[in-house]
Amino acid sequence: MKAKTAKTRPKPRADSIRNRERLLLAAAKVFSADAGQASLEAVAREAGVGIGTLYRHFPTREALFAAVYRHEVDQLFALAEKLSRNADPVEGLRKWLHANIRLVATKKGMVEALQLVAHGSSELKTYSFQRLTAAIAMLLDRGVAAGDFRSDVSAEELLRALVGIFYSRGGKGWQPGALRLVNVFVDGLCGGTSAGTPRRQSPRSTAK
Amino acid sequence: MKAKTAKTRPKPRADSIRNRERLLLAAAKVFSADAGQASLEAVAREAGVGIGTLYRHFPTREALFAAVYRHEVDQLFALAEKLSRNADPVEGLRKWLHANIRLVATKKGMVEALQLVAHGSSELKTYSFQRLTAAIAMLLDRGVAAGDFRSDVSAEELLRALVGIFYSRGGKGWQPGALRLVNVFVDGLCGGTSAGTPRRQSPRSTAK
DNA sequence: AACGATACGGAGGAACCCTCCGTTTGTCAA
DNA sequence: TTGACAAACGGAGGGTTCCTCCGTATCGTT
Repeated sequence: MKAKTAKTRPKPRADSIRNRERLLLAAAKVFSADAGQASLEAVAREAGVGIGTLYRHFPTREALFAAVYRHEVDQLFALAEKLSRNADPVEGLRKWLHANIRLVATKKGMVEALQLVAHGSSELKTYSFQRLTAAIAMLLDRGVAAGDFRSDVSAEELLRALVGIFYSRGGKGWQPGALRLVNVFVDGLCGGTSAGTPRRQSPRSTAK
Repeated sequence: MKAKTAKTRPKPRADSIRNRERLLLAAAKVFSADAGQASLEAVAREAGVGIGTLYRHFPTREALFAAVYRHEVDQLFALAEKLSRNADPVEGLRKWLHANIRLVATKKGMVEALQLVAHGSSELKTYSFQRLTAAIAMLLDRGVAAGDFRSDVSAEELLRALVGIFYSRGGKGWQPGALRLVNVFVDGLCGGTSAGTPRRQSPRSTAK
């Protein structure tokens, strides 16, 4: 079926839809070049529409971001859904985290999408956060139920950690490092206590 | 002794020094109110100097940030130094990480300082990154040498994870969550393998 | 006191933000 | 088809911030 923006609203006009899509395309392009700081007038120019048109469709900068990046978030959610059916809990979580890193490494917009989870205000933030939290919970809860994971780390917290891990994706070698960090984290989830209070260090057993 | 900006340069003039300090004071104040986004003209106004004076002392926004936040970074470094002498490796690292969280929670500017580690360009980034990496290495290496920590996680990587953990410090309950995340991470460092390749999950022993 | 050297201040051009409103265009009923 | 109106368009324009440039004021020295 065709892409439709029509909700229950009176009526969407044809040129309106066309321009909206042009704007989204242009925004994706301009943002990926100069992430997040690009001028909205540049987006309008790129799209070949007036600045007024841009503001009518997306009243705030945030709104434009939201429209551009919502799709990426949904993609991650879908992956979690799939993994939660197939892989075993520990490997499922690990794979999803790894996939995140790979996506960030290749897809331009993904980083912005995830950073907005933390900084974007209101709408997109809420949406992404809930969506991704749900995705992680899907993977996490099974493991907790099965006794594979400690139970005192929430999906929200894990999400924060993840965002952080590639928050500062540096040059060349960031990817292996990020993968390793995720592994460390998953190990921590598996090996730790399940009590709420910080405990003293107990002698490790799986150490080399 | 008095604060001195004089290096090997020809001669620093008295009013120059005075204005520089006024600017730093004003910047700290204005930035803590509206972190990082505040207008530089507001800073100049607050300091009671012309905008030209601000730009002469700090040619770029970055330069001003650097001057304001360098101090915070040094503070963290000093703490690591102290902890690396007193506490045992595992607890030393844990304490430093916890201290970070506490500082971020109370001191306004600390978050900006740490975020700049990831995003600030060139000068401050390099300085902070090296400084904090060194701080962590101080705490980490002892533990690795003693066999307390796995050896395949570098100080740089740990720093990234840390920055990430309170990158998105949310409302009310972020602090307990952050502390828990750090604990999970430290547990991962203790319990994990020391080989480079991701291994299959081994049966945990300290689990509840 | 006088005189360079140095630093100061702020005017000004450019970029951007966002609003407002006159003009154009799509849609639908006749 | 045609006419008419709501909806959407475009961009001028007022306000803000950025950063540069240069005439003026101040410092420090002789």
